[in-house]
Amino acid sequence: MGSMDAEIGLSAAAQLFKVLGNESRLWLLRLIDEEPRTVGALAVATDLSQPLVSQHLRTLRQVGLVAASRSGKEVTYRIVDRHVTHVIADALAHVQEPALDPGAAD
Amino acid sequence: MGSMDAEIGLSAAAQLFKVLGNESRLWLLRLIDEEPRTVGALAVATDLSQPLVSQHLRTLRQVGLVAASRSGKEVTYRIVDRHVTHVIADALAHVQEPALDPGAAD
DNA sequence: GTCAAATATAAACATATTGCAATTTACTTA
DNA sequence: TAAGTAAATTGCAATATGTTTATATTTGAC
Repeated sequence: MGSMDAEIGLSAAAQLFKVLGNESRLWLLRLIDEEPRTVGALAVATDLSQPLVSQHLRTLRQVGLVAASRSGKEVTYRIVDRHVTHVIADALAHVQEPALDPGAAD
Repeated sequence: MGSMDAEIGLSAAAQLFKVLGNESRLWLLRLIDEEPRTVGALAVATDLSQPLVSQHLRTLRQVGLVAASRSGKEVTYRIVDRHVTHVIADALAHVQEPALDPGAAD
């Protein structure tokens, strides 16, 4: 016990998880994590509409997961915080574990 | 890069994050993480209604985060996977970092 | 200045999630 | 068996979220 004993921050953590709780946004994060990409490139890679990609990127920006830099007409997004990338990798590792029998008593 | 390069599992990870993206559920998880607790105890501790606690616990069960054991009339919940507790602790650490300037262009 | 390209925003709509109230199920005891 | 307690389920209204469509902004080229 004691590995998640923060009194405050639950609300902020929930907000972060809410942002991460969307497959499209995770996909975008993964692509940006591979290398910084433009909005257009992300729309092509994910086959999502440009406005939808923009919306998701704004959401990701608002919680400080990515940051944008403009170069001419294009805006390139990059990962701000490697820490969160680690959180996601951790979660991916979790969901890929073999399922344990649910509800089993010890 | 490459710290979150799973092709599959994005959907499952998103589902996990969606479940974690709720303050009440995080609260319940934290309490259960301290020690296994009954539904009633959780309802009292969180001041959430019994049905609401039951609902959230079901959600947490469905993604394999907690497991239930019945002892007579009471049902006690416990954490199944310490790994996820670590994910949450990681996220809490993240949101408690000082905020960096968001979306700043170069 | 006009035009085209890249991105952002806004409005509208459909769907999902949340929380509450009422009911039901599961279990124990008398 | 009936009564009492703990937990789970169901139905419903309110809210939040995801997606599309249309429009606006920004920038570079002319």
